[in-house]
Amino acid sequence: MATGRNHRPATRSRGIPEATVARLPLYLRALTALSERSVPTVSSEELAAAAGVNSAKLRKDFSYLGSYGTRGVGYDVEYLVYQISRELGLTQDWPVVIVGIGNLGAALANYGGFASRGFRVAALIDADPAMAGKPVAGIAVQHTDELESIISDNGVSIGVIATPAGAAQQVCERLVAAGVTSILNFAPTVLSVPDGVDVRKVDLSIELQILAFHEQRKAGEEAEAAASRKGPDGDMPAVMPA
Amino acid sequence: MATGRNHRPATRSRGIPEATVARLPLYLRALTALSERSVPTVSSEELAAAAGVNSAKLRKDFSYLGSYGTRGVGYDVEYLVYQISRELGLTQDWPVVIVGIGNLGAALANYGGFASRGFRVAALIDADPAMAGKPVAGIAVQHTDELESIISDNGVSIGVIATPAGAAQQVCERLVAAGVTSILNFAPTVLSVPDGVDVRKVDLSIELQILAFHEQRKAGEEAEAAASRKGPDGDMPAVMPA
DNA sequence: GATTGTGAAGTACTTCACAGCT
DNA sequence: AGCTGTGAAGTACTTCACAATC
Repeated sequence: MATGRNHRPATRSRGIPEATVARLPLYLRALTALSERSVPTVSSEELAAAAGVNSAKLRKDFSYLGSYGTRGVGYDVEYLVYQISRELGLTQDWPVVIVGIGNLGAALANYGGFASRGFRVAALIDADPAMAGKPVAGIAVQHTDELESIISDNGVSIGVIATPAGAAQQVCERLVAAGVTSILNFAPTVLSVPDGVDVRKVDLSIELQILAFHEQRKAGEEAEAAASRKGPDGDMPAVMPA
Repeated sequence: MATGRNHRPATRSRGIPEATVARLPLYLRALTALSERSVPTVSSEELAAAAGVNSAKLRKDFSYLGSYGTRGVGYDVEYLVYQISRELGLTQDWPVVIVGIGNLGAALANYGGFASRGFRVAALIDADPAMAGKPVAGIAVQHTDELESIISDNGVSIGVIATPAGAAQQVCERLVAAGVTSILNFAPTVLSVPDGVDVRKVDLSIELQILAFHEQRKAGEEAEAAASRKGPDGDMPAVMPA
């Protein structure tokens, strides 16, 4: 996961489990692909395979949204696309600001899948005066001084932090003070935010460390397996040479 | 979570829960910061605050590693740094290849926190012949043709995919065939891999959609709260004007 | 007196398996 | 006959709360 949460664990969002919410975008992507191929209906089995989950989980997930399928048939692709989009709030437009236009910020600004799903890059913000005015992904970078006015003028509620770690908390506080209530943090820091503000984090280094853990374990298991091949307690009476 | 897993859920990794493994890097980062400030010991309460979790969870997490604390005192910072590093496999060197040197690939190559923790960028690989030989983050980009020889010559077991979605599955298959067994996928696609290969995914678009869901819900709750302010069942007998 | 380490209780999520609908 | 929707069972994770230890 590359993910940090910040939700009151008590009140579950309109009865939809967090784990289900996290999978809806996955289903939506798979459904969009089917829709583009003009596939009219899909079974839980097929859709689950496309999304990389098992079908019981998918059906349970959909059951939280309502009964949108037809027994014996499956799900109507277009209808599901609409229902999930609506549930995720993608039928409205979300202006987003990206703060910190280094390599990563530029990559995010250029990321296509951004615009496609209701998200619009309202502004790119950087602390370096030399960056101000420079176009990145067709948008002129603005200076951090403008942060507050950009947020309020554009009604921005989602901010992306792609600054160095040292600047992240301060940027976060300014975003929140200006009215941002959801933050996607790429800086390798724990952000502290007031109640009611959601933070999700994406952290390359953490993901690699988790992979390293499992990678190391694989090496260990191989060694173990090799060892147990020599002298296991198998279904044969093990007689050691005296 | 910008996170996808691929683990046999039955056999838990050396008894350490996956959720715990995912937090170890977080503790390690907090501990490293303390170490740099030459703080000798830290209590579960303090460390938990720095890592953004609660202290009971942290103690439980550490209990899976062993009894590394001292009652009445806390944890020795240096010792814990070492133990967690070892557990995560960071005491060894992990050569990593990054495939797809666009904006994002370049950002990853330049990411400092990379090298700091046992990870070494062994090669940058791109399919564009025009990129070949160009230096990015001080390393000459190599052509995809070289992928197999790079992997085997450097003993690479971790690969990072930062290609467009369309190329990801094919790149993934080549990486796996060449010997990579852990993949960090930034392309917005579900990768299918054989058993024994770990995939974690980082997906900007999914993270934003999850934020949008909660953002939308906040708007809904405000409306609800406003409505219930008008006529709730509070601790006062509500007498409506007739 | 302070703080860890951990059983036990509580909560969240997953999977099973089958009744119910088309 | 096929496929969904869902209670019930199973598993994983979190939190509590306190005995053990320094």
